[in-house]
Amino acid sequence: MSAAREALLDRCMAYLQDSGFSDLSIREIAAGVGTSHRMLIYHFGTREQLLVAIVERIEAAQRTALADLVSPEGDLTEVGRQFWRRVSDPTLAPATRLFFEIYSHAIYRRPWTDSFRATVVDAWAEPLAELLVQRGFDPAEARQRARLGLAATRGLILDLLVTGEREILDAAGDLLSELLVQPTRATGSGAGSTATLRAEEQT
Amino acid sequence: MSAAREALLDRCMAYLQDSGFSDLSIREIAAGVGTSHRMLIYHFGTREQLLVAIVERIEAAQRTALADLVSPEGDLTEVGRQFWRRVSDPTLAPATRLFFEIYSHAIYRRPWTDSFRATVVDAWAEPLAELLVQRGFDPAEARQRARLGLAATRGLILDLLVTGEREILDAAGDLLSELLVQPTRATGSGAGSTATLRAEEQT
DNA sequence: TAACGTATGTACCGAATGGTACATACTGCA
DNA sequence: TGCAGTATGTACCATTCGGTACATACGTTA
Repeated sequence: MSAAREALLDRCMAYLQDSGFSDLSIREIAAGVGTSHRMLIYHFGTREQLLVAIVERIEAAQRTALADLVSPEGDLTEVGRQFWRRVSDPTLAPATRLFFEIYSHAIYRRPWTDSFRATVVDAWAEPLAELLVQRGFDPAEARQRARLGLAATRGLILDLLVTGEREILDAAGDLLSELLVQPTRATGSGAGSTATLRAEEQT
Repeated sequence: MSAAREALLDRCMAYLQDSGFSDLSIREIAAGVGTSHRMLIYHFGTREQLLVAIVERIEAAQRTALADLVSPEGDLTEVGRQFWRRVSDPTLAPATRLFFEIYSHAIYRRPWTDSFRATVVDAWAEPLAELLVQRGFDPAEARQRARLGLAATRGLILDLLVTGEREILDAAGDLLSELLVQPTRATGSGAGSTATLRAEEQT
């Protein structure tokens, strides 16, 4: 709403990306962004409502990040590689830390994470699945692969955040991009394998 | 050390697995496990040292869980499927929530997560990589695939914890097991592709 | 019995918490 | 000019925080 509120929220985001929010009181946050806890209460009402505002920001940021990434051109493996490079960019790390901190509260189903939980998987998996369908995958298998690709990417980022071992994780990210578009061995699931064969024919 | 302390820690673990610990004071934890905050301080010294004890427990639990899982028999894809079934078992979910809550603090490098950070990836990735080497993978590529498999599994569990969509995630887990042992297309990396071919010959 | 280490309860401490009351600026609009 | 809405500072509130002091049980062991 208010421009002052938005500016204040901007500063809070920047500050919290360095320190997290779980252990910080509104007074500490206020001090960190150069205002008084009185102002945070004034603009957001409650500590929890401040968290809600932050969650909405992160959610919106994720959505625009996703919109940027949907570039359906080029080889599918190369699209995957670019996807990894973009989401693992070091400049995104602070925001990503915040993302996973919120995630850790979402798995306990804290009420202020409701909107986060509603979109954290679907908002990414569905466009990804649609991209795979456009490239010839069977819809059911496309959903599986999108879900796996998303989960794997997030797991790799989690690894990167804690170990910082960029080199092997870049290699693992590239490997993921290659494996994810490969057909499975024809072990039963006929629909799946014909779908991946269709995918192979294209490209 | 003390048996009373261990029993108290047991009760704390059980209680925290339902509620998390980030938002709880030692007084609330004490009330939750039927003692006084005075006793928690007595046995653990400090709130932070209580967290350290919890982290050590989770770490030890992970280690024994891993030891249980190293069953180098059978088809590699099938080993992967069993791996997923075991780590995604619903009865493990509370402990896994706690694991990811600690993880979210570890990415901010909180001091009491030191031992967690030191082992959270390597303790799993290295045995996994060794298993792949035994099955004929080139050591360098085995490390990549182990790292990817671990990250993907954790990403899938994170998805499962927040969406609860067991069916598609089981499918995605099986898909991961199949893709992870497939050779990559021969696109440059000669060492890698020969290694995976060696792996294919075996089984 | 006496002494001692482990365990536990009661009561307290100063500091910090989230939130509120109230006064007061500054702004544009009537 | 005066009034209304937004914004901000100061001061305060009851509550809770992590941690401590001190007394006191309960075995064991000497």
